[in-house]
Amino acid sequence: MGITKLADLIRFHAPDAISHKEISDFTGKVIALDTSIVVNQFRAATPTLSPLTGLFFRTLTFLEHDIKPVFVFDGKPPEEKTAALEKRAEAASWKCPNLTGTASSQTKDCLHLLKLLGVPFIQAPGDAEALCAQLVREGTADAVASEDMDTLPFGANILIRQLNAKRDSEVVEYSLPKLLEKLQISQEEFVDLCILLGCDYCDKITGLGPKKALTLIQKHRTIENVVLHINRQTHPVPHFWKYKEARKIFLDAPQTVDPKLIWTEPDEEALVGFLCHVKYVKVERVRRRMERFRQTRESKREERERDKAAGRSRQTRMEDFFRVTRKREQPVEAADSSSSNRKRPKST
DNA sequence: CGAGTCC
DNA sequence: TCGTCTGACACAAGACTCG
DNA sequence: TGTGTCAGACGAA
Repeated sequence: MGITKLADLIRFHAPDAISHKEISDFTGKVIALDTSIVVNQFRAATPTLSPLTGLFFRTLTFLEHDIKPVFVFDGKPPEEKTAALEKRAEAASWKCPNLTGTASSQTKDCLHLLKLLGVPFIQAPGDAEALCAQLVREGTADAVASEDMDTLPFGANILIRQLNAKRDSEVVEYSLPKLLEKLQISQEEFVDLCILLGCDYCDKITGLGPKKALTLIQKHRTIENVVLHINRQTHPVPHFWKYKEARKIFLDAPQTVDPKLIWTEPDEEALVGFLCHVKYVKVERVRRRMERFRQTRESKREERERDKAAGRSRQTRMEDFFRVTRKREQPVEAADSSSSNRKRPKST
């Protein structure tokens, strides 16, 4: 999967690259999402029901916060990844969908749903994570939301985890520039570090964990030099180690036409027709959620109008304010300016 | 809020 | 001997609604 | 299916 040990490494060696926020801090931002990750989350959480409803609810929550999501779909995974995929598919008798490039019915349903929601989606040539990162690099998106850490070696400046629709969700933001500065390594060296930590694209050197790998990279800067300085007897290099290919996958940007992303109003009637008629979701649920969606949006719009009328003298950006005040451990009780507030003290 | 339900 | 890596294991993973 | 914790093994001072 992703580089699991990377999260621990960052937490320990570069905690300044991590900041805790909440959903409302991302108002107005364009967020790229790996669709397969999201759908798999819903499938894992509720195996008996369709992940479409989860996608429906969560996307509406994003839109309520004026977050502009763009969903990226996996293309054909690179050759190097098939080994990891086969190993994973072997454990679970679940078919790997996109080895052939044919879109599964699940994927088509997701595409249809997103179209009805008025949310743009992109087909990645290869790994969705790679394209998500590329969107951030070229400025098309502001951040990528994923549970998978390997968007960072792909070059996404900002990674957001735990971005869900829970009311009191703690969102975790990883800053790649801060991380590189703290670790005192370049992006290329960071990619080598991630390869040493263990990624999907090639083997790793057994016996080298996070601590040693970081130290070695900081000292010798490249995998080639690291290999020269370690004990080859105790830490044998894998046979036919394809680390160069893995490095290339991380560093080479996927070729893509820079897409025009357009968000339109959700088509409620079509959504009811699709979710309720075809997917047998309770009509009441969809209607009620759409009602809440419109209501939330209206109040936000009114709030914005009021702020605009109040003048620009108080135009200090909310996110900047939070960024300064928010500390790591204790989430600061935000300034409740007015109206609807569901903030709750943790202990009563 | 917590337990139950969604499909 | 300590620090570090590995492997085995338990566990939870979404979002809404009603009481 | 991934993640956190805890047992133990092994290499590095």
